[in-house]
Amino acid sequence: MYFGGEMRFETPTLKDIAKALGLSTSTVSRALRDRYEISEETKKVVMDYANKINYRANPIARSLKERRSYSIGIIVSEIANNFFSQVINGIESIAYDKGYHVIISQSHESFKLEKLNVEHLASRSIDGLLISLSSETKDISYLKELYAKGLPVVFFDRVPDDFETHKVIANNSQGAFDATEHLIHSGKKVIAHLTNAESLSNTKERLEGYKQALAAHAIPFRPELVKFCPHGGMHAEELETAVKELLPLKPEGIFIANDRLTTGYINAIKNTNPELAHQIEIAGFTNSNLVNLFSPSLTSVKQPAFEMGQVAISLLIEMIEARRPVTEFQTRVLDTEIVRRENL
Amino acid sequence: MYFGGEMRFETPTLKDIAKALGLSTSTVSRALRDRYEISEETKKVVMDYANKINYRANPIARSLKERRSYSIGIIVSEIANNFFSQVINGIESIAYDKGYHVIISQSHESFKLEKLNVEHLASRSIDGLLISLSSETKDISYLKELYAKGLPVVFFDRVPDDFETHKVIANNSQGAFDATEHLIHSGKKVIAHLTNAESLSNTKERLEGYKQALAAHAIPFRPELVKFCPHGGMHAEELETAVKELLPLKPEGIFIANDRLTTGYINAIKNTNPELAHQIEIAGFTNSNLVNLFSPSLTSVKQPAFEMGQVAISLLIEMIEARRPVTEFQTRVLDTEIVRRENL
DNA sequence: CTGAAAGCGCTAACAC
DNA sequence: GTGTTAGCGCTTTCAG
Repeated sequence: MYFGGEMRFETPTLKDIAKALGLSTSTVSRALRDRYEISEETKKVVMDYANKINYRANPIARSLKERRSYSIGIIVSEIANNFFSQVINGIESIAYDKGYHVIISQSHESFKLEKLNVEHLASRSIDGLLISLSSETKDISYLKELYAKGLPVVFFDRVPDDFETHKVIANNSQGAFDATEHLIHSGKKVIAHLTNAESLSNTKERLEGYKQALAAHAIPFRPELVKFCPHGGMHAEELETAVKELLPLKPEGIFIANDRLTTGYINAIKNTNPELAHQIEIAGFTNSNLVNLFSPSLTSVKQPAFEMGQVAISLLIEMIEARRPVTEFQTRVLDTEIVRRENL
Repeated sequence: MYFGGEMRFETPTLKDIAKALGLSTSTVSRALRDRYEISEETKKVVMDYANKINYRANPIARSLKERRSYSIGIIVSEIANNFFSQVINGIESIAYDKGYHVIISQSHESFKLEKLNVEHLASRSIDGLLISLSSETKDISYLKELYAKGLPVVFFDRVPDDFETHKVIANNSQGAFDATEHLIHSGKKVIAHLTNAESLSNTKERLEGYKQALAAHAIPFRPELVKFCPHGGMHAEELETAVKELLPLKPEGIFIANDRLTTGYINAIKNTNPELAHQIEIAGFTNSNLVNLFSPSLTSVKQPAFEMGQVAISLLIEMIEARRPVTEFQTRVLDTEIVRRENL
């Protein structure tokens, strides 16, 4: 049944069609792409024959010739994260229609892997890159180089501030404000904040929103209530340490900055201090569609992930297909949505 | 800053190196690949210069020439599913080391999308394909054609029975047996079974395990207690209908066959009959690492997803690199793991 | 040990 | 309208 081994497929080529029809390859090529120079009859003959033998243009050859691949690269920290998989779905929903294919790579929150993957993608002639930075990433010079060489890049979610290009983010400070204020409204005064690596753009924005909410309600900001996890909670220890340091401060509520940390926190507190799990009220960023199954329950801030993906890919395709250098860049900020849940 | 538009990158080529060093491209090519014919000194000169100018071979050109791409395609129903993202991580963990890159595509449980994506990947010269069938897929003739043309294919998780190649699956009947027996051991007699499309291999195997457990404890099998969801729970209605039909039968326990259905069921029951949510004991297949946060809690059967990915990619690479047609095929069955949780 | 030349499948001047 | 030709960047005979 399987005749693999050294043998590879033998797919028909332009030449085969040309030979069979007594035409030149260029005519066939043009006919297949419906160019105006070719007569209707020839087109019909060629198309029909191509269909008959189930001809498919070799995209590799086409890429080599045209110096573009009609594929775009995506880098996220991990696809197992609901936020990112929703973004990817948004990207795909548009990319397909526009004739682009999508290649997904994971950085697993590692700078090294991120760089490796980006460079691999770039060498595979992707036409553009959509990237959310890893929590380890501080040096983006490798991206700047590729960008300077002509690779269109659009950032989303975790964006650098010293890089002039399109960016797509959620309204993080607003989301954080809402979440923190929700805790305040339910009567909490000591509100902790558990968050990602300090260097990330969205960490800063969410911290800002947290501070603003405290300020708006005349609650003094206490830095010791803020705990950063440099690896975004990928390492269990950083989370455990954070929780261990937080508990003695007797927080009444906690605002958590992302998916992985939210679930990680609940896990940690249930394992170490189950009696506290239901006492410390939680509000957190998460795009999990399972939040309402959680116990303890939590108030969640959801990012418009699908739409973020759509906006990002649209901007990227615009850049790719621009006939002249792009000089005006946008930072699109999309609103988050808060779902308030009772503290059960 | 960004000089894109019509301009594309100018990456150094073999020719550039050759010209700069006064060598021929063939010598440079051989030197870079460390061939024995080339003298050590020439190699060194070439390597050093290549490093200096940060030369990267153009994989597109290489693919065109060698008729292979060192990339393998993966098709899963959705990456947002923990099981699949873990499988993908397992695949990547090996693929990278062996010099292969991985292209992920989602079928979203649609046969049409599955076929489209597979054919797209095939036309992009993937060297092999790893696939878990969509719940809609019944006709695999399109895969047989590609396979016959020489595309190595390894199935995992959801496998066809009339296709001779390597397959990697979990011990589904055992997992189902364990889950069902757990419910029996906690005193349940009326045990429902909520599962995926009837045509899928793992649906059949899990149903089998469920039946065996009932039989082993002299509980008669009642077909009306088994509900299939042809779209694997992608459509909310099919799940709601199933639950609605099940409840009048007063199940005391329910064995659920996959991730999406498990979470979907809990959602549905909480929304429609919250008082029942904690009465009907749940045991289900899931690879979510959040199960222990769920309320109601459930006993879970976990598949060795990461390992399944590793085994599958290893078998695939074996096929790809085989110097002669492969004639002996394996079906590897990996054990599941049950985590018993009290019904709270 | 190194070079010249052909060719992978396709597109695009440039002829006619 | 259609054909001829060159060439994208690489690997690989085949000569030397």
